[in-house]
Amino acid sequence: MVNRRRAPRTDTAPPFRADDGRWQELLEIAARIFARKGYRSTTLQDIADEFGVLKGSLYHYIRSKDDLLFEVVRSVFSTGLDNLRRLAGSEHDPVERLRAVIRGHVLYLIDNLVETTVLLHEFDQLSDERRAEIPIREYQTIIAGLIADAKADGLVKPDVDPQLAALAVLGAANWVYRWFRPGGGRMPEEIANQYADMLVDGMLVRGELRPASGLR
Amino acid sequence: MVNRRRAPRTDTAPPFRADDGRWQELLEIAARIFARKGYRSTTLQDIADEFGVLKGSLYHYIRSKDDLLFEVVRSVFSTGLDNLRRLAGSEHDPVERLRAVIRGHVLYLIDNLVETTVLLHEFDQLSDERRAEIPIREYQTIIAGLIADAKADGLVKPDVDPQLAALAVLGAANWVYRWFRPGGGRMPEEIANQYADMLVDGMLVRGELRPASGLR
Amino acid sequence: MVNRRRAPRTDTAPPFRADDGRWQELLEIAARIFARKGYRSTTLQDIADEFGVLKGSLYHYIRSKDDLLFEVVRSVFSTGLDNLRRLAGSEHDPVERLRAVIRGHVLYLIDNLVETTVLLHEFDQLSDERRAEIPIREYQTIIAGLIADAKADGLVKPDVDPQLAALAVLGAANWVYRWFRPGGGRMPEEIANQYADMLVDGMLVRGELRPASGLR
Amino acid sequence: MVNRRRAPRTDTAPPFRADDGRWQELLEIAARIFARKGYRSTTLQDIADEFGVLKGSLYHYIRSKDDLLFEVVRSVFSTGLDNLRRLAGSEHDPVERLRAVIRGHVLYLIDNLVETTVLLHEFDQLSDERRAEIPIREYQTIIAGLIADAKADGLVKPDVDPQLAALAVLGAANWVYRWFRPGGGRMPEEIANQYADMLVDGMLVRGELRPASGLR
DNA sequence: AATGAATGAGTATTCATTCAT
DNA sequence: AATGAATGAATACTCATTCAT
Repeated sequence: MVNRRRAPRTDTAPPFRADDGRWQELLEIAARIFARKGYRSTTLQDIADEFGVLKGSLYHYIRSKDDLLFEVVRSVFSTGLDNLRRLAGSEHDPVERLRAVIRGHVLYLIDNLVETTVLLHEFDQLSDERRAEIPIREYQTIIAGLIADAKADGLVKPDVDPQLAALAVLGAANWVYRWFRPGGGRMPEEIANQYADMLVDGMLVRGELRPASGLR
Repeated sequence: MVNRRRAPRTDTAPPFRADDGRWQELLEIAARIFARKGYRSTTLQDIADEFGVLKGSLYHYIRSKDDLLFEVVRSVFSTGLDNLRRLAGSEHDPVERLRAVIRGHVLYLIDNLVETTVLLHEFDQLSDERRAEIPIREYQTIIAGLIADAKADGLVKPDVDPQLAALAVLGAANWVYRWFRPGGGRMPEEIANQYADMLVDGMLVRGELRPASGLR
Repeated sequence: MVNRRRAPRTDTAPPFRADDGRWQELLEIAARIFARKGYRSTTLQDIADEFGVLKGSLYHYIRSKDDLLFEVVRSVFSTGLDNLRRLAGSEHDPVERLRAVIRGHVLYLIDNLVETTVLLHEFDQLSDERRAEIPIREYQTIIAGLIADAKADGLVKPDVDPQLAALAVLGAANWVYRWFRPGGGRMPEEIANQYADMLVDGMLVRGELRPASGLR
Repeated sequence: MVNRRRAPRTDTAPPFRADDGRWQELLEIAARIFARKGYRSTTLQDIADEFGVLKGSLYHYIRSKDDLLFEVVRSVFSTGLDNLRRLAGSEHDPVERLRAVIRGHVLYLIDNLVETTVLLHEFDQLSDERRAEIPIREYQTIIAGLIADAKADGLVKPDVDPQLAALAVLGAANWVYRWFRPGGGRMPEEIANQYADMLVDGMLVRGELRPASGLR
């Protein structure tokens, strides 16, 4: 799961954040309801009810509703980006790196389904200032970079545009939040592997096709 | 663009639809604002402003805000589905059919970017009853069917799960609404072709790889 | 009474202001309650109750609570300033002009007691932008100008600083809103005349004292 | 500055006033913010921030927000009234007494600008009970008494109403809180002297005009 | 003395919807 | 078809006050 950071991040924030456990709990509740109903359709009353306080009391933890969205989004984004960067630097073979990245991205998304749903579906609802704080294009940049590397090695079809291919990869992977439900009979590993194979194989030159074997 | 059908769609409708041109205009305005701000963040005031009437006057055209969303979604969905079905029945070769479907789906999405954005992003905001009226799973069913056909012909890798592959295809294609902007320098044909090639090639057995030639 | 202007004055104001009578009524009610309880202590509920609508309905007439304060203040200020300017240009003798101005200012204040109370007591509660729209220093400038004129004619004691004397005059006159109550037994004319005589005589050189006679 | 008295003033007080220095500090902070923003626009949070505690902790010093206002007002009022009474009993000549009182009142006001601002501007915000504890009319009574004395001696114009003249004097003097700012280039003595001369001379019969000499 | 969490009543504001004209 | 006034329920947010620790 997402290893969330310390809570306070704004200058004139509510005094302290002594009880970090409670803050984490609030974030989780907010994320869950945002994911289920959408940010705009979620009321602070919804959140307060589940948190077990009166709605006004939420302002001990937040300064605005937008705060909650931002914090959920920022947290899952930055951990996810760290994850992606780590994977993108792991393997030696660029194609394997790409596979690892896609697999890892899908697994992270499923592992943090609630938060990634909020990130992917409600990103536009952030205020302009806060949206600007989140370098959302990084995902695309990293993946396109890997594809370009593999292309430079002659492993990727020459007519593949790395940016476009990266968008296809991200689209396929990110879309998972729209249909995956835990307990729905589909194993995360299965999804991650099939997606990685299909998307990577789709851009490779034929001779470079790895035996699509069963070892995974 | 979507060739929208007749307007009335419910039995207990008010004395609507006298001026069908105005109704179409209203739908287009609503779709545009829904796409830009999100359904929940759009007020009837926003729509009325652009439509050039007072917000109360909108109720000569609709019975509820939900009406507008439903009508936009239903319209773009059903035309899109017709489109997909036509494409899925066109070619003789199942692999070519699949390619044609992906290409056609991407082109339709870009051609109707505003409306598909609303469909894809705001579908969950529909009331349960109205959501049930839209067989959203059909897209997946059709595409999975084509993949299964190709797999039956031995053209698709045996470890490919058609449903999962269909979800990957749909994800990649649908995601386009998140990043495509007209005038952004990317040609719809280019996107459609690259997506079709990459996604189809990714699931084929190696020998079946068609030369990624230039006839498109 | 204050001859208030047309209501709409902001770009994105509520649609129209067809029923101007109702708008005037709202302004009067708001002024009355602001005068009685203070701006900050007045709730829109208070105003709505007296206006006979639900509080949300007030937003057909205003865009914010601040709007109401501004409109009351702007209106009574600008009419009052017109009045002062007219008086300051009426008489030929600078000393008589000054007397007329003081008398007229006091009478205007009493005549528009509710609105001037709001102006004088709640001016600081306006937002910075709106406060800047009201040239509140004009009163002082005009009166100091008259005093300087009279001083130039040798009618005013040489050690009188016109700005300071103007502030004394304004203070005495403005303070009336703090104690005057209609029906309190004091006639507006009596107050206006006594104030004018006392304040003007206090700054004149002795020989210039007009017979403080009884014709007023 | 105001030499404030002992803190406890009500019988049913909480275990207050242990640290009288802190209490004085709190009063000064509260007065300053009340003067700047107005009582109603000041939050306990504002005060707590400047006092350096959490807002809940203020209740170790006060029983209610109203307490703070009352204490500031009561303190500056009673010291000011003592001051006025002393001045009103000092000189032998009633006219000189009046001059001394006006001068002294203006100087006291400027010397205690923050507190007098709160007294003069926020008096009405006190609860009815607490307002009743402050004999605010005393100022007027004392000054009107002095004027009546001088009038009885034939020094004041016969058509001067002592009460009305007292209100004019108080208005001019009290209004100083609305415009005086320390460092604004105006000396307190200058203001006090000019006000005293102007206001007193304005009510005297002509022959009684004292040479506006320099001994002050 | 002070904290920090919570209360509860309120406060301006929003907005889909209604309806008489 | 459209207006404009109003509704009513909700909505984010505020703030004086309480209280266990």
